[in-house]
Amino acid sequence: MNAKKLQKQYFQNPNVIFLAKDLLGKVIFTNKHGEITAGIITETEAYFGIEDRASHAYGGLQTARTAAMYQPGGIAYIYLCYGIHHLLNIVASDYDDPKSILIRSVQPYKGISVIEQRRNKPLSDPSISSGPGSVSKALGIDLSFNKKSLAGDEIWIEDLGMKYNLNEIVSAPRIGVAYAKEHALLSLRFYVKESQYVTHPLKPV
DNA sequence: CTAGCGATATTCT
DNA sequence: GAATATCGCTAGG
Repeated sequence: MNAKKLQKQYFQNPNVIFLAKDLLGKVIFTNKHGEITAGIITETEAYFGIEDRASHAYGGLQTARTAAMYQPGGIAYIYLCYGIHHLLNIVASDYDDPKSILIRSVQPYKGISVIEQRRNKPLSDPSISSGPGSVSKALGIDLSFNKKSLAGDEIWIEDLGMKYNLNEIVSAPRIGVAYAKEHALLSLRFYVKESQYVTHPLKPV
């Protein structure tokens, strides 16, 4: 178990499907006001950019909100959803290629008591960090993390040597993107089969 | 267990 | 005005 922080080059891969799968088992750390919390990634979704009807950057749309996705990979894109929930995305690929990966669920790994306080739930309740809004709240992520480097000292990702076998990873359609028409059915969501920390378990495709 | 609904920023019509 | 990459609470079977 040789812990190492993932560097920019890792994220600048344009293959978001590979990244979405490879990120399962990696660990996200945050350091907020000196409180360090971390979670093992158990569920992700890939968003493949300007051709993806479900992406905020569909058609090359650029706004103040989506600007982060047009930066080179390796930074965080934090999006305020429904005006309430912060969603954590990992920007992939290169400059002007707005691909990203949404972190949907994690398994608490470090700073458990801090996470329990932030969520006001016991660790025994899997919903403590299942679902993109919950992940952000558990890890203390808010808009101040937007565009932050993922190789910095406020938010970063480590490879602790944990790896899931392909037969432990399930792919399924993305959630909450029915408006995306033909792209709504693509199996771009990936999660760990036996993990309790996933959003409403759907049937594998 | 499932269904309904409120909260509410950004973006588009 | 309407929709959205959601959550958590409430009511009911």
